[in-house]
Amino acid sequence: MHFPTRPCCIPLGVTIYDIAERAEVSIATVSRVFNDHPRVSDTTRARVIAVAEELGYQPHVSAQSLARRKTHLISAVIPVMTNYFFVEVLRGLQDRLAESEYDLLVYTSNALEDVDTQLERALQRGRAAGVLLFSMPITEARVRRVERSRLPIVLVDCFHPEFDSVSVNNEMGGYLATRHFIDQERRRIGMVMASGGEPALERRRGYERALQEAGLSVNESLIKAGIEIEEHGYTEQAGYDAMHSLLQHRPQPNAVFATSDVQALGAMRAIKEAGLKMPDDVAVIGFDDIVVSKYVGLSTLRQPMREMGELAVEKFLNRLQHPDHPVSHTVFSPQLVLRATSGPAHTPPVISGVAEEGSA
Amino acid sequence: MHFPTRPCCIPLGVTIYDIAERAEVSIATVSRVFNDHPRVSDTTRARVIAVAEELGYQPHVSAQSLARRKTHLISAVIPVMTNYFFVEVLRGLQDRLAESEYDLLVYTSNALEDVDTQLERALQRGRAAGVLLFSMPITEARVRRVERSRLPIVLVDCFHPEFDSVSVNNEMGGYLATRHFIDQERRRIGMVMASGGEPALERRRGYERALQEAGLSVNESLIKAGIEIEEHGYTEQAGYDAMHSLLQHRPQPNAVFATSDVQALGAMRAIKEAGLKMPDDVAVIGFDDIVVSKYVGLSTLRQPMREMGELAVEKFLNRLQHPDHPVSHTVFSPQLVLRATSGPAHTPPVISGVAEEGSA
DNA sequence: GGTTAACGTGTAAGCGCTTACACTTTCCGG
DNA sequence: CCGGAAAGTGTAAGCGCTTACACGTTAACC
Repeated sequence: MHFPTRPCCIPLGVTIYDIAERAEVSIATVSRVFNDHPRVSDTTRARVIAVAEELGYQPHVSAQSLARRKTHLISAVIPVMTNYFFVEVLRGLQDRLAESEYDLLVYTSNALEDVDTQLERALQRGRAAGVLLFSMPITEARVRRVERSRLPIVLVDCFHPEFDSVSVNNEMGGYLATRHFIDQERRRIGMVMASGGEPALERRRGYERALQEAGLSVNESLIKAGIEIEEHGYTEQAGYDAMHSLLQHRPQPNAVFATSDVQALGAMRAIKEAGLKMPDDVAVIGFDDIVVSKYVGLSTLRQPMREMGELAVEKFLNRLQHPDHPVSHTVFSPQLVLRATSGPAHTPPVISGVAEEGSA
Repeated sequence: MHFPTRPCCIPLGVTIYDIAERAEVSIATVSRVFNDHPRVSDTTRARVIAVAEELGYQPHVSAQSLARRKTHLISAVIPVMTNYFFVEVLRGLQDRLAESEYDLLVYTSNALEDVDTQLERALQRGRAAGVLLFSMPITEARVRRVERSRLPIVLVDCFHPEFDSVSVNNEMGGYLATRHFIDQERRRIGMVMASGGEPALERRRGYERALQEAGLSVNESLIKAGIEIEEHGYTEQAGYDAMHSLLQHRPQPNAVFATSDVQALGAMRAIKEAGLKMPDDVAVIGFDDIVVSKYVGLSTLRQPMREMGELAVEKFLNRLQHPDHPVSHTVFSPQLVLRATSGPAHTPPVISGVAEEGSA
């Protein structure tokens, strides 16, 4: 038999050539052993494995990717990881991913305009086996870009008919929040809007539906967005600004639904500064159920973030298996979590009023 | 001239062969164009680029990795991404990474025992150009494993003399917190400890140094760790448990330093439940400055998380350039942030006492 | 005992790219 | 007008792995 000679010069890592030589077999056989190919005799297999262990062999993933024409990477494109939302979803992703053979590439951008740059990187040819897109307006340009890559795509917290998606029923969230206010006999219900994005608009539609259903008219001047544009208005400051201007309105609103908890936090600050009491003077409900919310007693709509992450991976893996299955959309229902800011029936915040007691 | 023939069968993506053919040059020339090789005539270069654009060519990253013997990936191994800490550091990483050509692979584990599994994946041969290890005890076994990979390593929030690292001065944090209590004339200072990990021990050493410096004795029964072991004791419940048992002590402590904000939050819950007032009856200082802390008025030690992330990448890139430079350790000083829970001199919490006012 | 089939293994041609080396032109200075 | 350097390009040998195909061997059957 002719022994394979290692082609390279510097042995930067053990290769199948090294193993082949030591085990006195061909590289094909070594490869077969590691690919669980059935046609390898038990003795050979054992010998190869022993040598591999001895030499501390590890397959070279790039070479494998190239030869097999597939990678074991999956990219997640996340615009503005401000939100606790993403961390939770990420945990869900990892939980499911850990069981699979896929590793996670994370592409975050702090400014919205970088999203497409990151998307571009995520879609590099030969890089990932699929892409998860988070909370991102799916423009036509992006659809085209993504389709050109021919990779499986899963949308999380956003929607497009052509792609698998998992999201939350935003309209329902807006409806539930507003409906709750109405049930409390509140009639002057305002809204702190984000400045952009489909989810915010959907939440607003739910808000409007609840009003109309109750025979209340939608008052445009009770719907305010902060000026902050950088992060689509999902910031504490934007919430503060919006609430501040909302409080100028007469008659003053006695309830306000914010498109996110972060904004709601800002709104709460504005309300406090105005010397008003929550929830008596004005009740607040946010969206997301970030960690802070529990501690400050903010009522909100909780999204099953972790589950969303797991399901996203699940859908991706399914898509790999069945490229031709019809596209599926899963919509989770948000859950209304009532705490201190939303009126009489509430659960007390875990930690409350430190300052009042402390500095009193 | 002999035209290169495309070796493959199904053209799943445009390759340099396609471009070479259309532009009537060899694949070597095409490659040179994309590698900014100087010895290509301007006309040829222009023609190749035009064709590439027309065909929508994108280099295949796996093939590049293999041929160049280097990847543009860097892994981050993060045990238990509970903490807001990681999110912030991650943003720092991304900020710096975005300017570089490196992409980020994230390996998280929810349970501590999975860390080594994740480490193993992060170190796969040919996968990443380097690894960032977060808040992880650097055992001898890990050192060996990591050295075997011959990859540049940067430690974040942990330490080992042999590797570049960026961390925070934990001892100093413990000292500053305790010293602050002492300056307030508090004498019965307890500590809510995490159940494991070097950082926690360092923070404790600072606590002890401050006590000794003030002529106070270290009382073991004033140092308590919750029983929770799963996440090294960095949980709200562990903090609650520890504080609960601390409050049984007589004389009752009138100040407590917690090894993390999450634990401090639990401690605050225990204090409230015991009907005690903060900071009058008992003052609290945590560690980390997570987002919640600002909102509940928790005094704490802030770590410059974002900066740590950026610096970690910086060190990694430097190490790539200069593999033989001496190892460098950067230790940031934590900053004492005084809020409501730590006594008279405090900044009021942003939002306070919703429940007290609302449900009163 | 001869024909098949199954089995075990090796050879070699890829995957898509980089790059050392060689070759041909062109351009100078002497 | 010639020799040599510089410029521009092509050829081919990798990177480390997979896998189709081919080639013995041995087992199995009538």
